[in-house]
Parts: sequence; C-alpha cells; structure tokens
Amino acid sequence: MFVISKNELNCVLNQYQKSGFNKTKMLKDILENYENYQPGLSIDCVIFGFHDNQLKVLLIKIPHRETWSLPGGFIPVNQDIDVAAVTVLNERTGVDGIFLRQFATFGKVKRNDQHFSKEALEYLEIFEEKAKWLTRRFVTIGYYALVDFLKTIPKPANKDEIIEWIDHKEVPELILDHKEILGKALATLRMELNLMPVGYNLLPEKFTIPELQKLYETILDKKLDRRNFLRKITNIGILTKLDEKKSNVAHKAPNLYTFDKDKYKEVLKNGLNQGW
Amino acid sequence: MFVISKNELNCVLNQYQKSGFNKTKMLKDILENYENYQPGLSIDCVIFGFHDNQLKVLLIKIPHRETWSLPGGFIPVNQDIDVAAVTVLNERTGVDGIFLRQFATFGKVKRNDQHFSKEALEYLEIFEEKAKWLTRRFVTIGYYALVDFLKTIPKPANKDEIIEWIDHKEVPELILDHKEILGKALATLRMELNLMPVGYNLLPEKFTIPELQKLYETILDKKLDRRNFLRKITNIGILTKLDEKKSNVAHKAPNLYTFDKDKYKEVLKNGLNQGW
DNA sequence: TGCAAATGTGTTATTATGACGCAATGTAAT
DNA sequence: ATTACATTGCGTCATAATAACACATTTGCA
Repeated sequence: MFVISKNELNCVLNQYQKSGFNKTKMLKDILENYENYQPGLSIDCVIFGFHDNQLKVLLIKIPHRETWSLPGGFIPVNQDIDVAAVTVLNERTGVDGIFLRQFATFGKVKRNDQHFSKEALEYLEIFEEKAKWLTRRFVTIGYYALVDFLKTIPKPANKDEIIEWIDHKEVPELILDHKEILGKALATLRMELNLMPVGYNLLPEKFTIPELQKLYETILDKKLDRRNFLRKITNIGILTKLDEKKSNVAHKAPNLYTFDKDKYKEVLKNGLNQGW
Repeated sequence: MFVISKNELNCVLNQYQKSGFNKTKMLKDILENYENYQPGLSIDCVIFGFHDNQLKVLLIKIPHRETWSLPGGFIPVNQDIDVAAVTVLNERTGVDGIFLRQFATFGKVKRNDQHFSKEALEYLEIFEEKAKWLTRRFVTIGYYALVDFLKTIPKPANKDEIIEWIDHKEVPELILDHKEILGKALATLRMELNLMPVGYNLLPEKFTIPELQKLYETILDKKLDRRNFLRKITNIGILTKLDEKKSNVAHKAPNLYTFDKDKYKEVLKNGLNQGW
C-alpha cells in the first residue's frame, strides 16, 4: 500500500523531481490505469527468511518515512489473486519464482490510507474518482512465503526505496495493520509446523540438525530438547545424513544433512500428525 | 451472489411483478446504493449442521434456477468484513448470533456473474456504472460456521427463495466456484479437527458418544474404532457423563453426555496436539 | 427364547514421548 | 601439553498414547 502523509509531502515531492522514477510515479501510473486494477482490494506479502539462526522478514521503507511496511500492491483485474500475489511481490522486491500461500484477508473499516490528506492529493494532482479510488477502505489479502535467505536478494523497484531483511523480533512500527498481518502469518506458520515439515525453502541445501532445531525453536518461540528433537525429526524420514561435517565452527563439528525431496513432498501431502 | 441468466429472465420478471419483494428487487436496492458497498468483493458462507448422523450444508435456490448457491452477499463499506459476514448471513437466511470463521478468499479472474447478459441488464434497467459494478470480477471471502441443526431454522428473506439443509454428500451443482468454496471449508474443518475439539455448536445439549463419533467420522470421511474413540475423546476432559440414557432407541441405550463448557473453551485456546 | 445389533469395559503389544546420562569432539585458556 | 568448557552424537528408562482386539451387557424383534 502507498502511504504519503501531509508532513512527508515536501520530501516526497523533492524526491519525485530528483529521481523521476519513484513511489509517487508508480502511484500515478496505477491511478492513470486504475480501471485495470481491482478496486478496494490489495495484496500484502510476508516473506520469511532464516539467517544467523534468526527468523527474518522482508520489509520496505519509503524514503522520508519513519514507518516500514510489508511489500504489497494492487491486483490486476486480469490476474487470479494467487498470480497477482506473485506479480505484486516481484514488482515491489524483484523476488520471483517462489510459492506464495494465502493465509488470511484483512478488512477492518479503518483499513484505508488515512494519511492521504486533501493537500497531499491536490499536490499529487489526484482528483475525483481517482482520489476516491485511492482513499476508500482497502481490504487486503495476506500471502506468506518461506525463502532461502541467501538466494533471495531483494531489488527495490525504485532506487530510493529501501528493502531489508529484519529480524522478526526487532520489527519496528509498521503502517496500518501490517503488524497484525505479520503476526497472523507467524501464527499460521506456527500452526503449520504441527501439520507438515518446514525448512525446505528456509534452509540452504546442506544444513545441520542444530540449525534446523534453531529454526523450529525460533518459529515456535520455545526451547526444544536436542536429543528428542533429533530422534523425532529423523523418524519423519525426510532427512538424508551426509558423510560430511560442517567446517569452520567452534566446538564439535556437526554433521550435515539434506532434505530427501521426494519423501519431503510425500509427507507434505499426507501431513504429520493425523490426530484421528 | 446474484445470478440471473438470459433464459431465466422472463420467469424472474414475472415473479418480480407478482411478489414485489424478491431477489430482483433486493438487487435493485443494492445497485441504487452501490456506493455503500465494497466494489468487486463479496462474502459467501458455508453453514454446517449435523442431523440424522449426516453433515448438512445450508444452501439457497432462487426460483426458476436449476443451480443452488451458498448464502452470500455484498460488504457494506461501513462494516468490518467479519461483521459483514454476520450481516450477509442474516440477510439471506435470517440466521443470527453465530460465530463465523474466515477460511479463505477466492479470486479467479473468471469469478464474475457471466450470466448477466446484455439483455438481462437492459431488462432490469441496469446501465453504465451500475452494470459495470455488477458484472466485474468479484473476489469472495469464504466464512464457515458450525451450528445446531435443530435451533437453526432458516427464513428466506424473499418468500420465493428456497433455503434448505442439504446432505454434504448430496450437494448438487452450485453456481460459479461455490463447490470449490464448500470443499475448502470442509478441508479446513477436517484440519481443525486435529487441532481443537469440535462438536459444541454442532450437537444438541445432550448427546451420545456414538453420535459424536459419527460426526467425527463424517467430517473425516473415515471409520474410527469405537473403543479407542471413547478413550481418546474422554481423555481430553471436555465431556461430562450424565446419569441418563438416551430413550426410544433400538438396541442398548447409550449414555448421554454434555460438553464441559469451561474445559472445552480452555482446550480451544490451547489446542489439542501440540506436536512439538 | 434366542438372535442380531449396538453399547460399555476392559486387555495387550507396540510405539511415541519426555527427561535424562555420558562419551566424543573441537576451541580456547593456562 | 594439559585442562576447562561448550557442543554434538548416541543411548537409557519410565511413562503415556495408540492400535488391535476380546468379552460381557442391553435392547428390539423374530
């Protein structure tokens, strides 16, 4: 979502004149073709990565703004929403070729860009239907993905935008209800951990059991017993032990593993704990 | 969603003149105030009930149509979507005071009412923006609820509409992608069965273990062992055994139980199978 | 009266889980 | 080199959960 507050207007305008290709222009482009986009509906993406034994989230900051936001955008009328999610993520971050999973839709009445003041709209020459289109309540569909931190290098669509991996425990204030959206994504991920294996997309090709355990502990926000974790995770049958140890580590070198792709997919289909 | 095909037009028109308060009028009312509704966005409800040891779904049939549909409708701009879901269900079925849970959002490009032919729109005097508003792609948010079959007596908003409880295994052809929506709701319900207790809203005050088991078997589409089911379900600690047996039954009279409301809620919060 | 069908209450073997013990491996300080 | 220490790998044990099954009880009905 695009948010421009009154007090940021001058900064944005200066920036606009300098760069010639920034958020504001992107916004104008969309507004000029607003009939090609689904009205009052947007998509926001929660992209999780794992690095330094920490769960990271991909966030975007518009220059001269204090608050960050999730990468999001509008829905082309000629795209299924699942396709639009990929489009949106790619347009905002350059990230492509990943599987996005819908997890919830957010539609509080207050979900509009209240920061679009009359002055801002006039300054940006947004009037009438366009202004109405932009300032109405936007319902947003949340998608999340788990990606390989090292292989996913975000590229801002506009040079003056900042995209960063931020530790999920150190996420600053976010615009609108993006904090709630992020929280819901994490809760969904936490639930899914009980139903299916997780890690294939989050960890590098080769990894150690302690690394995988840290991932689980981070997502669950809970300490697990080393020995029981090893037994349980290996019993699932999705891991292949390599004849190779991790190098350049303090203390005893841990063994390296890979995921058995076939068995992993099989377990994904059937689920872990059937319960009944 | 309102669907009127070319060949049904005459029937609908006749009906309109007779009843004076039907689907078409409802549609007109909405279109006259279409700015009060979220554009291109709707809500569809999947209401589950349980009766005669069968899982039932609440479906609506418009007169002179062959296909049924889920109870759905549009979203007032001044209501949170969760509130709008309750509003929509109440307006279409008269059912009120139940908890609706969002489970997925559906937004294929083809999700529009293709049956609105030019002739139909002209006949109904729907032109310009109104026609555009109505015929665009509608993204729909799916909500589901579990209700007490005997206490939930649907009342059609229009006298010529038919609302019926239909066995989930005998659901006929539905409009648009409503079959897919129903399937997803059932899949969600099936998954939730592994995470939390189910039955509080679906069964009457007093019920028997075999009845509860039938409910589980119906949702899971799987046979369960009587004795193991009893042990597992009682171990959860949400049941209170009554000093009373079911009367007027063939064979041995089964014992009656109630849910321990407090413990039930407690388990709902914490979940069943933590997994990790 | 006896049978069929359903319920109530076990038993047993197997597996999964949680809470530990202890040796092996490597770094770093003395 | 020796020692301390953190971390990994492998194993034990008591308990709980699960799957499969046996048997007695209750009730309607032929």
